[in-house]
Amino acid sequence: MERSRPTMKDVAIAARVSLKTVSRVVNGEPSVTPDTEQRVRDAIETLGFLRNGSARMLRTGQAGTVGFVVEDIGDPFYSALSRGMEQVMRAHESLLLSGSSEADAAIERKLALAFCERRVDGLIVVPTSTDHSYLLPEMTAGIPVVFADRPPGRIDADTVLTDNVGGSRQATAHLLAGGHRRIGYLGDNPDIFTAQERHRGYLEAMTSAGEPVAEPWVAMGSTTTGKVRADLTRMLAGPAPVTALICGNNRISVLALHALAALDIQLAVIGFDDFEFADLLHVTVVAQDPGELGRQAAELLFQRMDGDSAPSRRIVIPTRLLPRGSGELPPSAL
Amino acid sequence: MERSRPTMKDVAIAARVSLKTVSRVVNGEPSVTPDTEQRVRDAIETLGFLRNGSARMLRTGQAGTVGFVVEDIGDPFYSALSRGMEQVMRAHESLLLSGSSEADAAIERKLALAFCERRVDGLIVVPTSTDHSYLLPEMTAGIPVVFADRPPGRIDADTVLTDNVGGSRQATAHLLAGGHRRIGYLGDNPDIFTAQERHRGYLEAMTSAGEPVAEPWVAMGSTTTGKVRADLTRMLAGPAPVTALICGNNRISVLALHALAALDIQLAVIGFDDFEFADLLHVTVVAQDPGELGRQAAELLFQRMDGDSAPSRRIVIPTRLLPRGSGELPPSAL
DNA sequence: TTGAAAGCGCTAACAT
DNA sequence: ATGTTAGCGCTTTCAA
Repeated sequence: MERSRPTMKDVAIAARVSLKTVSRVVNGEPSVTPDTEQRVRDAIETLGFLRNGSARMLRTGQAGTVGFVVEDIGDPFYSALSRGMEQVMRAHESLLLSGSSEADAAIERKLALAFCERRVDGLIVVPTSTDHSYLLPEMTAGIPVVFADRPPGRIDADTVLTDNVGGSRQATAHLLAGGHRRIGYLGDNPDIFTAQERHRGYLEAMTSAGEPVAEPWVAMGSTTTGKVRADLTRMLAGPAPVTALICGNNRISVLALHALAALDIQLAVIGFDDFEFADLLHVTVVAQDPGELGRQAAELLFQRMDGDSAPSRRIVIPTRLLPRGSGELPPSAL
Repeated sequence: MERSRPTMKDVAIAARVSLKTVSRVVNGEPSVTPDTEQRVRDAIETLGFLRNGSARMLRTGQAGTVGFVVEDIGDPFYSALSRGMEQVMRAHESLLLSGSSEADAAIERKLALAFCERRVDGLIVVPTSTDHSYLLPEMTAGIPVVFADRPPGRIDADTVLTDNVGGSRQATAHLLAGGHRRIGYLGDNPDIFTAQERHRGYLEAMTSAGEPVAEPWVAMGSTTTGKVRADLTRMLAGPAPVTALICGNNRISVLALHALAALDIQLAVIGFDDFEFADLLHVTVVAQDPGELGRQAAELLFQRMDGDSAPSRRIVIPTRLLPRGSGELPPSAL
């Protein structure tokens, strides 16, 4: 049943023209008589011809494809980022080759190199690995690389980041302005870049407001139900219990909200990262803009692909505080 | 700065062997002396050689790539589906070329054909268009196509679907078993396949239980805040107000929950589709398994790519009812 | 075990 | 306006 695919040559024979004329029609080059053009188009239609992209690419060196390596494309944050990229790519008639690294440095590397082997025109990476020197030969060979959400390791390259420090500072300042002084911080694993930055923003805001931070108020690596519950208990025990809480990412926000509900405790809460239904739950958050992260990364990439060879750039996307109730509870209400 | 990329020929010269020997090493073919192999590997390392995938593909006809056309990769449901596919693809050493159609039939077509032009080994499509005859030449030429989540239009092809009718029937039966008789249904736009199916499941369950369905209880196209609110008001007005509600998808569930909260009305509620934090909100849902949908679609595709040419198959993935409270409210409590 | 030659399907450069 | 030739970088086939 499986007819072998017609090539330009087959079309040329069917239309009684030369191969090059078919190529002209397919590529919309001028200087083809309407009459011949029609003959060629008919032949294309009849045979069901579709140009072979690999052959074309081998000749032109242009893939019309961008590679995207991310931790998990199923994560809403990254799929929103991916969507932002796609908007820009569509405008540039480029397609997306994507793969999830599953937070495994070896997979990240494998994917990135597989994309380079396919000669993508550019690469956008949400890094998991801390050493990207493996990309140096590719970058030298002319494949531009932009890092998104986290900075690269051991190489210098374009990077687009969320203002993690600023967002966290903003959340802390908001709670301080609301009259809170004993503010707890529940962070992600401290070897994650964004976790460090957000933690730092909290500390900076407290310090610059002249507020002390007691040791039991801060817990990093609160990524399980048990750990969150224990950390909260510790924050609330003793003579100086916290009256407010900042959660370092949306997974932690959910765990903390669950735990607070289970323990029947009221606290002012601000989460870093917006999440679906946070509005329904009246949770105040510092929202990132993953779509914008993706758009900016893609824009920058296309600039590089267009030959911009200025020194590497770092773009920082601001966050927005969305007050919804949970972050506006006064300390007196608790 | 931009050195042109080394080819196998360059490597061959540097290692003082023939081009074919380099090819053998790169492809792990046997019958190469350890000594020569080492020389070649050294040259590859030194030059930073990376095989050109297009050239390879042009020769072999194997892309090692699968195309994926979806409505919106940023939608959590589809990104979960995509992740399921990816698991299978990783096992088969294949990469994913993906694109969002934005529910536009023209974009869907353009993306699918762009993938075919790149000679993907197979195609997975979440259809938006209702006419997929444009894929016939490609399928004839040997590119297997599997449709996911919705069936294709005007062609016969492999399809993997959720049991929409069954899930909806299950939700209705659950409410009936809980003592409800006046059950409302808030559905999506009726020209969407899944919306029709779910609506049908509801009607079937009511009918087979011998329960009448009053006209104001059913509303399709409830996709905006205003429409949902109006539909709910209508369901609750009159002599026979509903005591329970089924929401046709998770977007509608959220709108309905918002509206019910705003109107300060209590109803038993079951949503079709699980959503993040539905557990936190105690919302009973009929959960689909998008990951499984993706895995099955990919498995089926790989079978076809491996030469399976049996008649086209239709796989139906069952749903699961997750009782969390909102669907277990007895009518007497309202 | 290794190499030489041909050619995959297309486009670029150069005729006509 | 159309055609001819060469060659992109690799794998396949065949020979040494």
